Amino acid sequence: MGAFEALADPTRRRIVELLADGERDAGEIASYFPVSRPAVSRHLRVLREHGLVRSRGDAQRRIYSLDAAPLAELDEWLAGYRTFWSNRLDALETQLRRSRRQRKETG
Amino acid sequence: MGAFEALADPTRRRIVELLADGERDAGEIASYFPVSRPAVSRHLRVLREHGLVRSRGDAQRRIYSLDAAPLAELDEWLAGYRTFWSNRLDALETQLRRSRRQRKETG
DNA sequence: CAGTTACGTAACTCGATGGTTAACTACAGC
DNA sequence: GCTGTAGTTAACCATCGAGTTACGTAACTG
Repeated sequence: MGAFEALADPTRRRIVELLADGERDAGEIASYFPVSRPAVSRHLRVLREHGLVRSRGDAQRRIYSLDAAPLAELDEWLAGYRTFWSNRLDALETQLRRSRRQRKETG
Repeated sequence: MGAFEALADPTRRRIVELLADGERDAGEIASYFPVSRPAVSRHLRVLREHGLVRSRGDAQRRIYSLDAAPLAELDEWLAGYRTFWSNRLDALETQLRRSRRQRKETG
């Protein structure tokens, strides 16, 4: 559940939002933020270490793309709390989620 | 989206999980953790300040209960990323979630 | 090969955070 | 009105995290 830690920082959250739109090289990412490049570089490292982001090198550029797996895990955690703000429709959602998971386990 | 910050700490996450099962007084909460009472008290304060928890005083006891509103907000944020790990069932879920939201807005 | 471009790492500063113990507040019971 | 119990606040300390500047490294470009 380390995604929580990674996403606690607003800059990192915005990087994730940015990459949701499509992959970007480090320079472009940095250009969106008022902090220095090294700072962004470290944020990217944290995101990478938490599995939220992957980098593929192209010449001297580093192209970053989103890896949503940890977000899915987070979603699973949250699923346990949906009953707290749910109505009938949400109950159905839960049902669907459960069946999906089961199907995954079954093969 | 301050819930991320509050939930970055594992102890606070476990407190939330604990309260999902039902309300508890501060003493009982503290008994579940290896840290001192004041430490737990501060965690509870952080959770309170982030709206994740509410305290109702009963005599000299303070009874804490979960407030899942910030979790719902978090869920909304995550919803924007479900497409990244979704399949047909998830698409249906999203559809359901959308209709629920719309219904809430409409009346 | 020299220079420029694109990134990352290193070393450092500094405020935030989480932990502790000690002191304070509020209530119940004798 | 003391005494014990439940909990929070205060003061303090150590560590962590995010920011900065300076430097290192890899690749393209003339």
